[in-house]
Amino acid sequence: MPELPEVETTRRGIAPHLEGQRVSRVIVRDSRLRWPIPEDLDVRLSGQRIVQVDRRAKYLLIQAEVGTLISHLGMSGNLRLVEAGLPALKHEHVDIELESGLALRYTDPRRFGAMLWSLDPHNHELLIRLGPEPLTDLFDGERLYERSRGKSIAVKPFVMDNAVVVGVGNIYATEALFAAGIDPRREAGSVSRARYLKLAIEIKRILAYAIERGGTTLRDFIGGDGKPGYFQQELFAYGRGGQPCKVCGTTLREVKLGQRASVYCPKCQR
DNA sequence: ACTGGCACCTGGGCGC
DNA sequence: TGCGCCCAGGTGCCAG
Repeated sequence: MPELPEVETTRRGIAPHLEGQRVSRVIVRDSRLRWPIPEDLDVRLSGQRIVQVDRRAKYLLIQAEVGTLISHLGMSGNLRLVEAGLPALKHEHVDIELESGLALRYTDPRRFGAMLWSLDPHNHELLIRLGPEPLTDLFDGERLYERSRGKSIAVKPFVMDNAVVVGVGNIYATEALFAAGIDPRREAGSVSRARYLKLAIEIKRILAYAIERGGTTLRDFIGGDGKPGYFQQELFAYGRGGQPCKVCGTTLREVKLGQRASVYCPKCQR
């Protein structure tokens, strides 16, 4: 479930339970994620106080006094707080036990996620080349316009490129392009400045809304799951191929772009 | 430098 | 009920 709003919702949910807490031990039941979890993670982290929980793109940065745990939820990952010692089910790969008696539990059936250790996370090779955060002033339509000139790639995979802007996954790219009235198949280099200004505004609006929704559905992160920022009935295009457009009634079409399903309205999006 | 395609892995849903 | 197939919210890496 993790697109950027879900990762940010996770961050907000777990941070109050982690910040200021000391780690008592780390239990790794299965280290086979996208990259192996470092064997010495327990040694590195145990005994340290957690200073802060940050996010960069879809990476969660759990900063200790010395060093930072970099975690990515992949396609199926989840972080939540449980009572320390709670028996682990299948796919519950890691527990980070705290002196409070709670444990941060990492679950990931597909194991596309990551849990890495770094002394300098922002210069880590996975983070160093990332584009700007979508909800900051470093990202705007002007950037999309400039970065797209001369590009033949379709506009949808273009806005999903982490070097252009981070945090725009398949759901939110689909929805933002619908809201901006841009055909996702259009060449990135052929989209006008004015339309990119609109697209950037819609990306910001939709991501901010989804985070807000995540925040409102989030009561307590203990024992629960991360709630999606979006509800099915709020989606205009994503997952609605073959169904009528909510704006004009035209049947929505589905194509593959960059190996990912892309739904659009042939009348509303040009 | 770009672009498209593949890979990683498990589970759920569908048609037969 | 079982089996095979296709699909899935991400993203690093490869070849052309």
